[in-house]
Amino acid sequence: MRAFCLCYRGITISSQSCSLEEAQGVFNALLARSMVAAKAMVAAYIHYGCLSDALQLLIRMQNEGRSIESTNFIQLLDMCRSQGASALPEARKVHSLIKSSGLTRNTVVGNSLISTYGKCQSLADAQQVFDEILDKDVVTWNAMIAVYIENDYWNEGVKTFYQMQQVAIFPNEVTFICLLDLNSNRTELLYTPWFQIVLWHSGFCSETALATALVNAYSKGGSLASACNIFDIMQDPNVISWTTMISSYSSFSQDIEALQIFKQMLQQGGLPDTVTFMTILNVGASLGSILEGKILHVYVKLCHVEVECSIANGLINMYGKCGFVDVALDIFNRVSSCSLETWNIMIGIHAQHGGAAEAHYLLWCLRQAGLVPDKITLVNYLSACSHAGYVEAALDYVLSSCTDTCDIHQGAMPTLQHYDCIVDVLGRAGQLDRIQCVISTLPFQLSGLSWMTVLSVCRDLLTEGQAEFIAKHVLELDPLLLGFS
DNA sequence: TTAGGGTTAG
Repeated sequence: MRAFCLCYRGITISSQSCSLEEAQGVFNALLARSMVAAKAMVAAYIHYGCLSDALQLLIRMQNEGRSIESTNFIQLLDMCRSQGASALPEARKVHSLIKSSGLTRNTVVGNSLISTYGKCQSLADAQQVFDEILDKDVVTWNAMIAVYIENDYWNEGVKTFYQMQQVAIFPNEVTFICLLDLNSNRTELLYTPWFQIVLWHSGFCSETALATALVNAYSKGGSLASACNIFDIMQDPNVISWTTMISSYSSFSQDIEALQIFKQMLQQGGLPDTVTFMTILNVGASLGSILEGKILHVYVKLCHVEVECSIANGLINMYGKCGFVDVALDIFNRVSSCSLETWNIMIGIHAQHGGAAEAHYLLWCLRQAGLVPDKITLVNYLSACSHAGYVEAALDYVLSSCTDTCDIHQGAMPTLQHYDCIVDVLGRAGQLDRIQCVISTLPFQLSGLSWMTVLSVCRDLLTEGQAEFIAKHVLELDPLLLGFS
């Protein structure tokens, strides 16, 4: 990330030595804000990820008749891209600024815009920018192919691939990587003879990035053997290739093999990064073996990887799954900045080990920390209640989620899955009447699975008529659950 | 300065 630097009365403030507030203070104190100061302030906003502030300042600069460099636009588009679909309004504002600056037909800026609109899931906007670029290069075409493939418009992606060749733009390694970003159900391309021939004869397959993308595509497409074949002939696997292979084995539930690949990577001098550790810690959690778990923890320490939130989450989850709740809690308590994910993992661990009181306390702490529970918090908490028979607590929580207007539950309105938990809680407590009451007030139709839950948890309490009534519902909604097809 | 390969709770 580019550093920023503001100079005021001989004092130099840079991103390494001051906070955003200090930089803002200096900037606001300047009587005549030079172009250099304004650019430094924009850089500061970008450095701290303040997209809307950076955008506002650029709009002001443009209104004052100052020219804005294309690099500023590209930096802002980068930020929009990383925020995904929620940043579409900001992306459009940046686009509007680009138009006012007369850079609409600039190939480099346009390429970045296409990609940004793709990440924001607005294909129409991406297509419009693509159409307006007069001098389309291979990056322009690759960006458009990626937009289609990422958004699951597979046919349009392949059609664009053909069109680029018709206008004599030749595909490069990135073109094939974009095409390989397949949905796991869309493996036709992988096994199409022409695609295989083009790949192997283009010479691109010797490129590590493309070979890695192939390993991933084969694995996601269901062929671990093909993924292994490609990996085995790779000349120079890098950290991403190793991690892809570990993840491939893990996705086929071959955790021992995944662990062996990790060891092989270390033996060959490969240096794991944060993503590798996140992947291998999940493998450790699946294995549920504390011995392997502790060894992995030692590797984390030996590799001096900063125990940031994502690694801590992996460690907490792994120790929890291995049954070492105290160790998980100890790591949880030492994480300096917990994300909601961290809280959810810890609440989930308590739920798995019958710690309903602990889950209840953590939920309280989570709110005290100013966080808003989401649907996963809700499921984990209800699961904890279910295991411990906390009927009233579970019902209170779900009912208050429905009626609460003070935003504390914002974003976590109960879904069918949560009602499944409630049915489970009441069923385990033998409270059939209350199940019927909950079902009658549901804002949506109960799924076959939910009815099946009722049937299984209340098996001993149901009259013959009630059981028949429920079975009829299951048969209508999901006959497979009853073994019919 | 632009496109692109690996991870993410239940």
